[in-house]
Amino acid sequence: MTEEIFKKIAAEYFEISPEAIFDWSEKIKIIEYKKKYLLAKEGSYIPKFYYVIKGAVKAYYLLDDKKVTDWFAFENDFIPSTTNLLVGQKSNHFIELIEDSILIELTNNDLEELCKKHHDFEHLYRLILSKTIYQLRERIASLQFRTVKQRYDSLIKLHPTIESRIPLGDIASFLGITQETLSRIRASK
Amino acid sequence: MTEEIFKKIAAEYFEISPEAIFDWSEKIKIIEYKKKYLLAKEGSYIPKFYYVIKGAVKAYYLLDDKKVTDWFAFENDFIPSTTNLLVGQKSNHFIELIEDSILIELTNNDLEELCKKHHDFEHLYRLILSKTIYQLRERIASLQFRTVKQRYDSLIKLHPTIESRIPLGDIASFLGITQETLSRIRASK
DNA sequence: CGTTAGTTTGAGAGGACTCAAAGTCTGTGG
DNA sequence: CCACAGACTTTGAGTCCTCTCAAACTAACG
Repeated sequence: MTEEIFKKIAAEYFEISPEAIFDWSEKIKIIEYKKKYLLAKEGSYIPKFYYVIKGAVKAYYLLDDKKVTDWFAFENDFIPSTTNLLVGQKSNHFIELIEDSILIELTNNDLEELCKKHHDFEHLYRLILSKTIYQLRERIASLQFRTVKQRYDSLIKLHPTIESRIPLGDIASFLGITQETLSRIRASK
Repeated sequence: MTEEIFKKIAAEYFEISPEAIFDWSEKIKIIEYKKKYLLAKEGSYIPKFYYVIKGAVKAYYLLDDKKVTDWFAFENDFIPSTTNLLVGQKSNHFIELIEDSILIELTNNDLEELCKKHHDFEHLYRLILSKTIYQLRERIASLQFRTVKQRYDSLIKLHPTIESRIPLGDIASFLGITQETLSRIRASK
């Protein structure tokens, strides 16, 4: 099973050496949890890095007791660490499964060690971060000056299955609006 | 002069080997331009990576004939490439000097080569990207659910000199609001 | 000292928010 | 397999904030 995943990652980003793959395989854990399981909680924290094999995941944090959803991940997506590791800060994020899911888990320590040991692994990771940056920029563009309708449409275009898989409240939060507003947008189509 | 800059970067991120520094020095160009100079234009494009030694810079793109400001850079900031190089896309960004500035310029090709040749250089670059991700996330959090006033205050806190250095219209655009609104926010303090 | 770029102020319209209540769906235990 | 409880979604009414368009004011620069 991991065979296939490494191939997918290689095809999308970059093909790393067999040695790096070997060491990587040693470090990862394949984990499987049910819907609503919390992969990570605010505060208590050993930073980890995830890759979604199957399922759907959201990351959120609390702002004035409201959950603000920050990131979705589906099949073949990474869930980047939510902390600024440079300043050794704790994460304020929760990571919750929205569907029963299978994931690859790698601790940040192991990730750093793999980067240190294998130049090509660090290269791969750098490419993954570049893609993340691109996605975040798109998201900023969307929040900065698009209408709510435009934001919603482009989210659907990017993740066509999102409407049926993710609760409306979470989607609304992700788009930076209330769920009532999103419900009305949907109705007005 | 470059001596000092390498030291600064090493102190903030990671210290790379003398060999990597040597090769890096070979590739960079120190450039100096006056206010309003366009470092990059939409469309026509050889991707480059900049570091600000002195001055102030903004990046923006056009949306319905309006300039949307996306990124500011001041002393010791990087200006990350605005394209998704993974998909070989062209940039839609303009990069313009707001003050007379001195910058370090490195082409993306050279950057990639340096990464390939020196593992420690790629590591450094990866750390720079991690920091960028952190900044972008902060920005998303700000746009997603903070009030305009909160967004403005935290921007001032992050860049105390911004009020005097950057035109109000550009700051407003960066915050995702109109300049009239920002002017009123300022007045209401 | 005139021209242009940048900022402020005003009035009115429209969109998203809040609070409240009523539907609808889904999963679990009887 | 049904019924109930809890989670999720829709609808309504009123308020507030930000937008647009317009015009006046101020600062910066040659």
